[in-house]
Amino acid sequence: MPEQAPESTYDRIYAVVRKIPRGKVSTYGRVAEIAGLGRAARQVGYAMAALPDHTTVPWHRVVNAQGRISLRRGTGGDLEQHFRLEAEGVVFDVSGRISLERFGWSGPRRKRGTSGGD
DNA sequence: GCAATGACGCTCT
DNA sequence: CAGAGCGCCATTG
Repeated sequence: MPEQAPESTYDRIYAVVRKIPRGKVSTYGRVAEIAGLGRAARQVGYAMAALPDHTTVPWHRVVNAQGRISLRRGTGGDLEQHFRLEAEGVVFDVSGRISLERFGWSGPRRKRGTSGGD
């Protein structure tokens, strides 16, 4: 299944987010790095905010480097993300944080390959 | 083309 | 481990 060539930076970010395996989460900075943006972690979040409600992109698998949801309150999006992640098997800390050591996805790692990983 | 904004990251305290 | 400050880069007006 040939992946559609990203026309803009946003599409590039979405492409990376779609690569995140279910039950795992990634950070904005990591996604930005994989997308080729480097340290433009802000643009990743900006792109997420531009996502429509009917999007197929698993934006809820993207959290900040602290393993916490950065969504602003009032939108209810943070609650939605939290609920979705738990449905995928992700466990939250008592402080509402995720153990990136266990659920953190570092992207296409060359190590341990061949088994397909996901 | 310039100025302002933003679902962030890293470092120091 | 938690909080505050500075830096980062792409999109929008």
